[in-house]
Amino acid sequence: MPVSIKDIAKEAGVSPSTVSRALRDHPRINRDTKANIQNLATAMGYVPSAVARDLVARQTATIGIVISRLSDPFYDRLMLGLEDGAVSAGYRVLLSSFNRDAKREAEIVHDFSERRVDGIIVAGAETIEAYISPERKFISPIVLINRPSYPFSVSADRFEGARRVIKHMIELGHRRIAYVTWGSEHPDGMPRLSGYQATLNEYGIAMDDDLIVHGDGQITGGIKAVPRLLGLSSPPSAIFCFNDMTAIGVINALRQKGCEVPRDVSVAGFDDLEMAAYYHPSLTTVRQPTYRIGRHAVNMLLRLVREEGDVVPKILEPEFVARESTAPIAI
Amino acid sequence: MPVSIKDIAKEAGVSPSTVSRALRDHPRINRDTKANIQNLATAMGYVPSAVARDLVARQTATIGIVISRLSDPFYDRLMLGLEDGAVSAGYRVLLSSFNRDAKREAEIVHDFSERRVDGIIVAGAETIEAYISPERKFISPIVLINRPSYPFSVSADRFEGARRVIKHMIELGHRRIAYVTWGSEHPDGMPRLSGYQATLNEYGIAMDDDLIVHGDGQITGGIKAVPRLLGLSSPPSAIFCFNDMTAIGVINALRQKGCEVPRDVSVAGFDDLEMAAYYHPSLTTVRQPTYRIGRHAVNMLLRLVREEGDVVPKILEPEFVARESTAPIAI
DNA sequence: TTGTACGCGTTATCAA
DNA sequence: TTGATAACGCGTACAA
Repeated sequence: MPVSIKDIAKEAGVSPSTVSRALRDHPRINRDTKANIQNLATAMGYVPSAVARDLVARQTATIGIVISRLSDPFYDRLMLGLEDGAVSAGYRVLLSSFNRDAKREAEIVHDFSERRVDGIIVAGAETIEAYISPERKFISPIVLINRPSYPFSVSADRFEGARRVIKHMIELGHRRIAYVTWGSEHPDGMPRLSGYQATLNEYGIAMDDDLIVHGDGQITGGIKAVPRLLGLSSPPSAIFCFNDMTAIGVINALRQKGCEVPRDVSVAGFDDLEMAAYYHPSLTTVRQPTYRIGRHAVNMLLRLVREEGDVVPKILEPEFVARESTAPIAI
Repeated sequence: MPVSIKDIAKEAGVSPSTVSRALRDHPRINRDTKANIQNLATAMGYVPSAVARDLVARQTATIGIVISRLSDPFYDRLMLGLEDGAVSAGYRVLLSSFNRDAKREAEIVHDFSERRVDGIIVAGAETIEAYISPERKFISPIVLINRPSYPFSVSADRFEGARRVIKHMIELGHRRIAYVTWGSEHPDGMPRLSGYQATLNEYGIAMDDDLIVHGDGQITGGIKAVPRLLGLSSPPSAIFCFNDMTAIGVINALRQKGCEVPRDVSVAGFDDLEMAAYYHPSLTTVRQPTYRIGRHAVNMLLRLVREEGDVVPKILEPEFVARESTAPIAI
C-alpha cells in the first residue's frame, strides 16, 4: 500500500489536514512545518492519490480521447493539437483506440464515463447514432471529430477536398474518373463520395457506377480495386482514392499491370501522409488541418464542460496539394 | 452531478447497500428488488463511478501504457499485443504519448502513478536512468520495451537485426557500408550501431567513422545524410538506415543526385512499415516481433503486479526481410 | 497556525 | 433478504 497523507501525519506528529495543507501549498501554514512535511513526503515516496482527490473534488481535470486507429497519421497530428490544447488549459489527457470496432468504441466511451473524465472527444466514430440518441444521456459532454451532422463537432470539409481533386483532374482533361471508396455507408466515406459526384455533375460529366469501387482504406484495398477498373470496357484515365494508403496500393497494382503513373493513369489520394511527398511518384493529395481541428475540438469541449453558452459545429477548409501523381491526360 | 447509488436507493425505497448488491449481481438478494433496481438504474442513466469503486477496492484493474510517438508503426502493432493481453486478463488500458520529450514522459508516468494504475509499460523511454534510480521508488511496477539493460523489460534483438542486414550486404559484395544512425547516445540507436560495427569487424572490414552519419529517424534525416556520404572521397556502395523512414529519405536524396537504388547504391531500413513492401523499390528491412513483444510485456507486468516470483529480461528475435532495395555490388 | 469532523460514491462486514 | 456502519484517501469548513 502506498504511503498516504495519514502516514506522513503520524511521522511528522501533526494532523492529516496539516499535511494536506502543507502539500497543497496552503497560505496559512507555518514555514517550518511546511518544509518539514514536504521533505518527509519526498523521503517517504509519497504520491498523492488522484482517485481520492477526484472523488472529493467531483472532477478529474481530464479529458478522454477516443480514436479509431493509432497508426492513422491523421490521428497523430490531431493528437498534437488535442494535447497542446488540453495541457495549456490545465487538463490531462487519456487516450484509447478502438480499431474501427464499434463495440470497442462504445466500451471505451463507457469506461471513460465511469472514470468521470470531464469530457470526451471521439475521432473516427463508426456511427453517430449512439451519440445523438435522446434516451442515452452521457455523464460528460462529447465532441466528435469529422462528424459534421453531430451538433458538437469539428470537421474538415472533405466534400470540398474531394471537389478540388476532381476539379483538378477535369482541368487536366480527364473525363473517365474513378473513385476507390471505403465503406459507402461509413461516415468517413460519404463526404468524399458526395464531393466526387457533385463535381462531375457540376461539369456535366455522366456518372458511371462502374467507376466507383470499394477499397478498405489500406494498401490492399487499393490493390484489389485496380483489376476491376482496368477490366472495364472503358477504363478510367484518373483514379481518386479514399486516402494515400489506398493510392499507394493502386499505384503498385497499376505498375504491376504495366501502367505507369501518371503517364498512363493519374492517381490522387487524401491525407498527405508525411511520405506522400517522397513516394515515387509523389502523391497529389488533400491535407486536412488536423492540428487546428484538435485545438478547436478541445476549445469546444471545454466550453461545453464549463457550460459557456452556445456551441455550433465547426468546419475547417482542407488544403489541396498537387504533385507528380496526376498529369494531363494522354491523347 | 451524475446519478449515484443513493439516488437510486431513494427512488426505489431501499438502502444504498441493497442497490449496490443488486447492481453487482450479489447472490443473496430478492429477484424482484434486483430487477426493479436494475431497471431503475438504467432508466435514471446510472453510470457507476470508477473513482469511488477504485478507492475502496484499492486497485484499478488498469495498466498504463506510455509510448513515445503515436505515429510510429512500431507502437501501433505493439498496442495490439498489449491490449489483447491486458483485456484477456481482465485489465483495462490507459494510453498516453510523450513525443520523445523526456519531461513529458516523466509527467505521464507520474500521472499514472497518481491514478493508481496497477502497472505501467513504457515503450521508447528516452533514458532508463529514472527507472533504475534506487532512491526513486514507484507505486506500481514498470516494464520497459526495448530497453534490455533494465531488469523488467521485453525487447527485440536489434543488435542481431542489424547484424543480419550487414551480413546480407557483405554477402552481396559490399565493403563500403554506411550507417545513418539516430542519436548515438539514444538507447534506440545503440544496439543497431553495435551490430553494425561488430559485423564489419567479424568480416575483417575496416571501420571508417566517416561512414557513420547522423539522421533523426525521419525522412528529412535521411535526406540530409546523403550529401555527406556522396561527398566522401570513397563513397559507400550500401547504406544501412536506422529505420524505414530514414531509408525513404535516403533513397529520395540519392535519386535526386542521379543515383538509382539498388543499381548504384543498396539501401536497407528497419521496422518493415506496412508500406515498405510497396515502396519503389520495395525495402529490404528488419521486422521486430511487435505483437509478441506486447503480449510478453503484459504477462511480465502482471507477474510483477501479482508478485509471482522471478522475472528476467526477455529478448525476442527479429526477422530479416530481403527485398528490392539491396542488390549485388556493381563492378 | 493547527486540529476536528464531515463528505465524496462505493463496497464489505456485521447485525437485524 | 435487507439495513446500518465503517472505511478507502483526501480536501475543507469550522472550531480551537
